[in-house]
Amino acid sequence: MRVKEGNKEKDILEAAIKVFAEAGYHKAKISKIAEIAGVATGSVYVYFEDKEDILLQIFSQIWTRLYDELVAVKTNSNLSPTDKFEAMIDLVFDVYIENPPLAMVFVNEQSHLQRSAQERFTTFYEKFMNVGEEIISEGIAKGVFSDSLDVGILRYYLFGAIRNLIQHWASDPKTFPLNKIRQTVRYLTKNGIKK
Amino acid sequence: MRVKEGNKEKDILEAAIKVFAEAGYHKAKISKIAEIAGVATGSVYVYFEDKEDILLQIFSQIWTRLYDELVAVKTNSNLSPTDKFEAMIDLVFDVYIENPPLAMVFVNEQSHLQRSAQERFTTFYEKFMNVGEEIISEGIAKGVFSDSLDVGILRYYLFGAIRNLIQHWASDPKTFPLNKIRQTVRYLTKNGIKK
Amino acid sequence: MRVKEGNKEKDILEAAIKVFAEAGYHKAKISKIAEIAGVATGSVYVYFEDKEDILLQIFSQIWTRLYDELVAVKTNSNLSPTDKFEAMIDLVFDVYIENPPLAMVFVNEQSHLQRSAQERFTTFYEKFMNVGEEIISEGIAKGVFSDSLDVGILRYYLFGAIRNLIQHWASDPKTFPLNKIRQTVRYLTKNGIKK
Amino acid sequence: MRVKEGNKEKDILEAAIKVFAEAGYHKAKISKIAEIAGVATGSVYVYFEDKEDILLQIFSQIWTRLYDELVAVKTNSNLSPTDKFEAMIDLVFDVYIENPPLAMVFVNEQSHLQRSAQERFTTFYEKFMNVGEEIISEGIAKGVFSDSLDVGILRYYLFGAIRNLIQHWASDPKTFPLNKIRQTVRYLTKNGIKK
DNA sequence: CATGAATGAGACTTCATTCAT
DNA sequence: CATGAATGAAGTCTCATTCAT
Repeated sequence: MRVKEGNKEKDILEAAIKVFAEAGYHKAKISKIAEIAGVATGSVYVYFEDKEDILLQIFSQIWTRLYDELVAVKTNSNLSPTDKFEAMIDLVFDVYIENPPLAMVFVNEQSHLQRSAQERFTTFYEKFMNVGEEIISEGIAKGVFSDSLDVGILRYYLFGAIRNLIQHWASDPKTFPLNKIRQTVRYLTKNGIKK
Repeated sequence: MRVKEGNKEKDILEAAIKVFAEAGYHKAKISKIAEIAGVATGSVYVYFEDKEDILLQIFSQIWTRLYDELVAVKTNSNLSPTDKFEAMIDLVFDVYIENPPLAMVFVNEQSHLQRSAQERFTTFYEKFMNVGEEIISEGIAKGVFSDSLDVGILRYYLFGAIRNLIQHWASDPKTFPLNKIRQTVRYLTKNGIKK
Repeated sequence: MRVKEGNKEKDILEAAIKVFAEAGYHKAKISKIAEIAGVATGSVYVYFEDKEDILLQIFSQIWTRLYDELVAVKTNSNLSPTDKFEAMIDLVFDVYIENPPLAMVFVNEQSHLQRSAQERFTTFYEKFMNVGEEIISEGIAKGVFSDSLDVGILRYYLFGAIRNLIQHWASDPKTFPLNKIRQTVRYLTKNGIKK
Repeated sequence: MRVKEGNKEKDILEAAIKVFAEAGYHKAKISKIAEIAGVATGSVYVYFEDKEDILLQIFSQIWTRLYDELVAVKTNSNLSPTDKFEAMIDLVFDVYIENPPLAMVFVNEQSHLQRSAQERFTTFYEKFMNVGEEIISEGIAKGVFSDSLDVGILRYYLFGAIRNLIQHWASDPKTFPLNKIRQTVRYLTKNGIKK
């Protein structure tokens, strides 16, 4: 049997995701996070600098994973630019299918971090975005994607669209199944709305 | 009796937009809003229920304007579905070109309202969205837009994309000029990324 | 037709009795009193010094009436000491039968005035009490009432008993009819509990 | 961990009695209570829900003590109905002889609690009163007390009389010594005013 | 490392009172 | 006299953070 030693940090992080998702960052109480994590309030400060640091770690975790997987996609020589593009979209969706509360935190609290921890936040955010840009640029270079669009803009366009859809899905999962959303995103992104 | 001089309600609303944009809703202080508006702290409560009510009025104002203008677009029989669609996108951009801090508040604090004042918020949000959906549906019916996409999903897709772009533009207006963003959004939405 | 001129002071006083009775002095709002009185908030300050002054006027009014009537009783040579004593008790009850909300204010807010406006309050309170004491002393002198009791204490005893009963009656008039209460007070005061 | 030193809860309660007695419930400041108790303002909220809860605990404490002692009196088979009745009166006086500020709070702030925390308040108030009623009923059954009086009314009569006397004594202890008051109450209650 | 009692700064909100009209 | 918009002082309560054990 695995002893629960050394997992407190993870426990707190998971509890925080739950509490942030339900209450929002500002209304979330450290004491509630500690309670759910099964530790004392003070213990939270053994593992994290302060409340914001918890949020930062959550985002760091997500982005690191997204980044690693996106790099794997990008460097996979078996995939066409279109395949890579689709894999990129899938990546983002997959993270949230596994953990809907995480999706809530991700989409809702981003702006807080951008304001308060801009530098630390931007670092991993940009790293992911840059790889995405490279994938798209590669497609343009190979003549698969239109060269009349600005990749810098495209990345925010795409990410915002997905973020908003995930937010709606996370708050009301029944109206649109995630697979339907994913298909529509693929279609729209590739073809636009024109017949 | 002491008669309203000027328009204190409007002054407070404008001050609030400024303060919310700079500090974010939660860190914004009522006393600061009052100071900028040039009124006493207590006067804020003559015109607004509480802090949240101020935010709600800001959103209500934006959405009401967007809704009214979108209805005008929709009922304008001189416009083709594509024209209407483009006009809809322009509409959203125009609001923020006029008032960048308003853009910040609009994109950053939406999730707060959705959580705390869901019902009141959803009302005007949905009204706008429904008209947008009708414009798109009209285009599909006329065979201009693809019938293989879900309009319900499309609206969140499109709105999320625009929202995210505006957020980036508002926080860093120099990297991408708003007109370039607008053109890219039009292009992507209509044609997707494929060559 | 009588014009409503010159009655604003009375209107405010009556409204105040209603509001003080329902909400208690501290939670009563001047604006609410003004609203019920049918005047503007500011007009309250035309007729009264401040909030406390309103309460003081209410008490002053009650005590003045009680005092005048008690003096009439005392100086009525047709009445025996026992008659006078009973008339005194009836006096107090009669005020509240006519106006239950007044009873609530009278019994609940007395301690506030004693603390804040001791001097002004004590004046009319003592005036009434002194006449009461004289009636009792007269009964003692005539050998009708026991001479082994302290009249100074008796008056607080009696007044407290009545006050508490009226308070219960005012907050829940159905359990004990006021006449039953009055009879019991007469019986107890005269005979005590012994068989 | 930081362990409770001394008894902060008790310190706060005692400080509150002092402050409530001097300033009255509504003008009492939490910060003042904390200062006197020697704790930080926020610590008050570690031990009590809110300001009203402090008052409620004070009353709860008094009533619980009174109730327990009254039950002991009632079940003491060595005492006659008259003894029990006198012991009941003594009980109430004894509480206040020990702690005059407590008397002030008890008599002055009762009506506030009855309005705001009616249910919780009524519970322990009624418990005491019911035992008192039983003692009196026992005396009636044994033919010692008059059967022509309503015990329900008697209890409010008696309690009101004592309350008012204690209030006067607490605010001005020199005019009537408490023992003199107590004797008069006994006399009046048993014999009434008749010679 | 772990604890959780204790802290105290901070901000929203209330509302009696004022005063320009 | 009458008004009611405007004021601003004041105080409750919250909760992230600390630290003695």
